[in-house]
Amino acid sequence: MSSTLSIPGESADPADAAAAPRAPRRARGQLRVEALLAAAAEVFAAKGFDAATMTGIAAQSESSIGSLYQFFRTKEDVAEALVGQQVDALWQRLDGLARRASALATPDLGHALAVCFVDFRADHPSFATLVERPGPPSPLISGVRRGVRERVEAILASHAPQVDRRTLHAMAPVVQHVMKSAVQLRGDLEGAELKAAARELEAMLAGYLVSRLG
Amino acid sequence: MSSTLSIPGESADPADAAAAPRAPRRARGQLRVEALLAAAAEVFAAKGFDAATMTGIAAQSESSIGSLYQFFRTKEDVAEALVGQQVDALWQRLDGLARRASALATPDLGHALAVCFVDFRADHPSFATLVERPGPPSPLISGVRRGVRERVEAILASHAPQVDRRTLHAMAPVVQHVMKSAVQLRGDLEGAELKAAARELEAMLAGYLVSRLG
Amino acid sequence: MSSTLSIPGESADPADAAAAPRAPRRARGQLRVEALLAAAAEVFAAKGFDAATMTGIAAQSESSIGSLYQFFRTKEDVAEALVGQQVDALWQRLDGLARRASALATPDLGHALAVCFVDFRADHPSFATLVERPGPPSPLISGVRRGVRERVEAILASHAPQVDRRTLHAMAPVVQHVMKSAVQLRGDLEGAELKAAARELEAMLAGYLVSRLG
Amino acid sequence: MSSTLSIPGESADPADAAAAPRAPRRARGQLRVEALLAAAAEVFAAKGFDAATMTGIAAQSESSIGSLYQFFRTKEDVAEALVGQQVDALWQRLDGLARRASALATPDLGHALAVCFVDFRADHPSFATLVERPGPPSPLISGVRRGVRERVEAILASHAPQVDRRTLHAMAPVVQHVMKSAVQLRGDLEGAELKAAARELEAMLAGYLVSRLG
DNA sequence: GATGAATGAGCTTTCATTCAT
DNA sequence: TATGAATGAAAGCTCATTCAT
Repeated sequence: MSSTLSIPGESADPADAAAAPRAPRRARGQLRVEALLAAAAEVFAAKGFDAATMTGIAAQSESSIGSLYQFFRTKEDVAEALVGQQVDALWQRLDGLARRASALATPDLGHALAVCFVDFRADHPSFATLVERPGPPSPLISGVRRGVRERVEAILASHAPQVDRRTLHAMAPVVQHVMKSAVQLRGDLEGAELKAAARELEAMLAGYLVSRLG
Repeated sequence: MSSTLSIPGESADPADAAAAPRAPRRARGQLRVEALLAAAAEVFAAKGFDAATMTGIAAQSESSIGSLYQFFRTKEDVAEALVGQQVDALWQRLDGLARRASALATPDLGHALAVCFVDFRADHPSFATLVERPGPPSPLISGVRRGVRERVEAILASHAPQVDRRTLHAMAPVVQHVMKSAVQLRGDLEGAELKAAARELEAMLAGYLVSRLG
Repeated sequence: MSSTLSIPGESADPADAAAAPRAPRRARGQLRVEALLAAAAEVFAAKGFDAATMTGIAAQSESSIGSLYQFFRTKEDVAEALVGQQVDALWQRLDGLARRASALATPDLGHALAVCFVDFRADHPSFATLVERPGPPSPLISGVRRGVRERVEAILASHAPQVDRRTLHAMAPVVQHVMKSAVQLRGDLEGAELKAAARELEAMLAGYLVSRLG
Repeated sequence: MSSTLSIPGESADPADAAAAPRAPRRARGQLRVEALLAAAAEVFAAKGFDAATMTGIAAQSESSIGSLYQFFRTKEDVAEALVGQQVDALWQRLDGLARRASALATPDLGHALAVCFVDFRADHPSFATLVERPGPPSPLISGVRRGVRERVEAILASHAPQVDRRTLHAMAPVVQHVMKSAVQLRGDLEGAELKAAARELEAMLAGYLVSRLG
């Protein structure tokens, strides 16, 4: 999601950029941004958006506060850039699943969906914090929520092309929320209880998908 | 509700204990506490816990900041008192449903559950914000989450006493999260889309309950 | 030092007061004031003037903040009343010593002085806190410091009437500070070290007094 | 005096450690810290620790409140840094006196000691306020008090190496308090009275030292 | 470009004092 | 009279953001 970052001098032609004398500087900047976003992800995940501080993010990435502001104009910007980056990864996973969806049995589709979301949130614990943060959602956040719905709908459509699109459109948000539940169960329960509940959740989803998608 | 206001234990030093606010002893104080909590509910719902300010809460209730601190030691305390008050109301609704559960057809139970939660959250929009706020949950919050699970399990048990308790125990958190989803749908969608999605969600729940509770 | 308290209706004739219907009320007020001042003494001694709170003083005496302000107009007033009360006690002890001074051997006078001050400060630990508090001293405080000097001088004069008054006048503040040192040693040292140092201090004082008073 | 500024240990979470102010790394910061401590010394001396305000200290040094907190975490910290700085100066003076002590006649030692303390306190009027402030002493404060005793003892030992060390150990706190008295006389008296009393105090000390150190 | 320093509005909280019942 | 409630100025402190080197 480099497009969400304001790094000037981004060249369209990589060969061009490599030859330019400013290439090393640009490369260093890229690394800095990566490190800063990684640090931001950790801090946001640990404390939430409001309690996270710009100073803390800079410290976590062993940079100075000045460096942080060199790349991001506000704390909002940091969060948006981070979500943008994570969303790219999520789209990849969901699009990958969409391609495999037609080859799966319906109950397995439910399992695959759950795995997909649970793994993603495990890899990006700050994602939920940022996307579900209180207050009116930014356009990016609204877009993410809509994008998830659309992609879930696309997965369903790929798996069951014969089903009425209107039905799939209504199903998508339900499936989306079941995915969220699958993730959140992991925060509420543990051990055997978690295992049992997760099995129930998948059973519920599988039953639902079978009843609707045949 | 006075039980939700911190009544300090006997401190070693009465001069220190004096700093701790006490439950109101006069009618005026009762009214003030009611007003403060109502104001806090509005502000928390609108901005979330972190972005809410004590000054804002006091202003919303047309009290002085000093009055707010007369009855609540910290912002934390305000949130806990508010959650405590709301939880009492939630327990009443759930216990009421438990009493009616045996008389309902299984699909109607799903509907009744959804209505119960959706109505409650509509009446108390700050509840979700406070209960799901980031950071490690306080004992009260953990207790609330556990309490919901237990009461959902009790409702299921009342409705289907013949079912293995272990099964109900695994089902409860799943149903709990479906309830949460029912609420959250209202934040994501609107109009016809919301209606269709809600119907799907209830269908999923009804199918699940029927399959498990017979 | 009841004269420093603003208790209206103070009658000059006790018989008269006893006969009056308001006697019980007055008696209750007296008790209240005693209790409040005792509480204030504890709190001031424990935390110092600034860190002590009116609420804390009221709580310590199991009264309400309103009661406290019924008898004292400000926190300053409480401190002044307390010092006034304690100073009365100090004057009694010093005047008593002045009467015995002529009968004592000079080294014993030093010991008696030290005992007098150490005992007094042990009985009234808030006295030092209030009298030595930073900032410009109030007239009362200045008066106390002067009064101690005068009384020490009077003790010396009673013990050694033949000595030039000018000399005694110069000695008094020195003796006064040795007394203060005797008290403060108890805060710095303990056990055998304290004992040894206290013996040295008395030796120094005795030597000094003998050299000056013969 | 960077040693007096808190250098935080490696915290588990760098994002949290970031909140801790660091010693200045730039010349500008050094100057600012000097100015802040000088301002703090003035304000503490004038009002005492409790009544001094961080806002007042910042204003006195013509800095913003933010700059003050850039270098000091709390008001406590400011006081400790200031005392640390002053104590370094005191140690220098006392160690210098220790080196000269063997060359002085015993009565002159008393005078030199008095001059040393009186001058130091005149140069650093906030020192007494901070070191003798009510409440339980911090480790630094306790260390200062102990350090003074030890250095006084060292001075005595340097002057009179033949005297039993145990005796010197008992004398040190007494001499320490006489020094304090020498300083405090200046707050109680003035003009001719002060002069006379100071002469008496030195006489007492000289007599004491001669009697003990021969 | 990188970094530490500077800024100040605004936050939570305290407390002496006054009111009202 | 006795007491809890009310008030608000002011304190300590934080932190997003901007500056200057």
